[in-house]
Amino acid sequence: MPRGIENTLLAAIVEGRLPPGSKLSESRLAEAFGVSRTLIREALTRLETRRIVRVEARRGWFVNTPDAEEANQVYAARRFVEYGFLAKARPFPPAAIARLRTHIEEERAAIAEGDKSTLIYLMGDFHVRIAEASGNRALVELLQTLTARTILISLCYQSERNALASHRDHVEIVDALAAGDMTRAAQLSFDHLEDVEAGLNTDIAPDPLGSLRTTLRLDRAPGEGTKTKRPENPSEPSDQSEKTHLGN
Amino acid sequence: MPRGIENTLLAAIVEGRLPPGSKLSESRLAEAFGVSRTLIREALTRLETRRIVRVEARRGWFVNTPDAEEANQVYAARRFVEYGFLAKARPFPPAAIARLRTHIEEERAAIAEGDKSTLIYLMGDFHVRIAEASGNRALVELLQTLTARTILISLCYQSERNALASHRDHVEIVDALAAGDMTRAAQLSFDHLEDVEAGLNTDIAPDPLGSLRTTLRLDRAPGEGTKTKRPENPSEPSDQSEKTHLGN
DNA sequence: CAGATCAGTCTTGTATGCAAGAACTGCACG
DNA sequence: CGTGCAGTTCTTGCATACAAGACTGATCTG
Repeated sequence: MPRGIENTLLAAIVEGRLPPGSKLSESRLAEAFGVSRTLIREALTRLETRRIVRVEARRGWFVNTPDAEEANQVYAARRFVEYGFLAKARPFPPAAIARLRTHIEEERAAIAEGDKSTLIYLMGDFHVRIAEASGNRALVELLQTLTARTILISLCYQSERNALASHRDHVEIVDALAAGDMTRAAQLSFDHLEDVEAGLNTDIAPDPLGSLRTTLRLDRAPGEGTKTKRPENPSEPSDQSEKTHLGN
Repeated sequence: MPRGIENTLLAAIVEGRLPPGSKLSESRLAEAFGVSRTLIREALTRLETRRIVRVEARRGWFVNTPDAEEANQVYAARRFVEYGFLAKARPFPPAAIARLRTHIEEERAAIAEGDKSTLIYLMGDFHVRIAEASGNRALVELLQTLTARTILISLCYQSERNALASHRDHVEIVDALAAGDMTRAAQLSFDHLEDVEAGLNTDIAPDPLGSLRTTLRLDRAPGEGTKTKRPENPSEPSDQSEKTHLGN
């Protein structure tokens, strides 16, 4: 079950239900999952080694809020990994291409519906699916973590690039893969990630003055009681523009 | 302190003092480190998410013994990452080159002395140091884990390639980097890793029939008592040839 | 009213207790 | 001599207890 907790938390994070900066109270989570703090702690520890969450000594666990430097480095790492993979991998078999086309179709559908939560997940997962085509588990795990961190970044620095543009890039990449032109696919993927990163508002300053919001308790609705079952959400979901802006 | 335990264990593993398959008893480690099982468990959990160790339910923790498939995938992942990084990174500044040359010198010295333990560490660490030149922490962490896993592989499938050959490859790579020829450095690095992998004896069958050695208790010296303070070493260090054969 | 102080409450850090399962040991039996 | 079986011991899994730091809020003081 501890692995299940890790995955459940990760899913909530990458789908934006637990935004960057959210406090993750061990005891509340323990209550929510119906287990003791021990298992929660194990799951959080795992997520910490993947840099998805962060712990401040005796203060609490938080969904990681990558700073500008970390954002840079994670994007750079992703570019390197995906470029190297595509440039050096053998051409994808038709079955893999078919799976990617299915994914592209899912993206299209999600965009049409404007289902933001699904979109965030799908746009990030595209790159993981590409890795899955290789059948290389080590690579998939690598990209899963890297992609999750990327989503965190997108969530922090509201991307100016909308999902449609990313979707079009994805289509182009799959076309190149289908044509067996790995070199082109690699370069497209590299450029795509550069464009996405360039679209970030890195001057947004993630949670200015440390965790000011938490300090000011913007996490709790004004009249709400002190006992909330769900972990607190320091960043207001309401201030997100209706158009689905996100990376990947 | 839990982070210290993780690093201490990792160091012991990558330096070969805790060979693949070694059993890592929580209580013994707790005793050795002078802490409770809790902290040991946390360190082991961290190492497990990095695929350095593995846990079998209610049987115990073990230093991971990668099978042939995992070996393939980890090497492939490393090739992708390092190729992508070098092919797309900007040329290294002179200071970084200097540090790499220092490392090369350390390698040379270790080969001259035949200090096997140091050699294992250095030959693997070369690739980590290259990543360090980028100043990209995410990339460094990635390669640290990947390299550690590679060392495990080398330890399982006794490499036929000796350290000297790897050392020469490293020199060549640094020369290319010094010349600012990143494309060449990338390709050299890729080929180097392919050569190293090709030198593995993947037909050695890692610990045939599951953990036969453990079952047969080849880990304990015949007359030795049952209370050994150190974790058991299932693989005999004595059957290693005197010439330092290893990967990277 | 502004500021300091101190008790109360929350958080994680770490140790410990207990239970369940796996494996080993020795014995009895065919 | 091999084989099955039970008792014992060792292992991890998970819950819980307790300690100590950090924050909150009220009260007291100038």
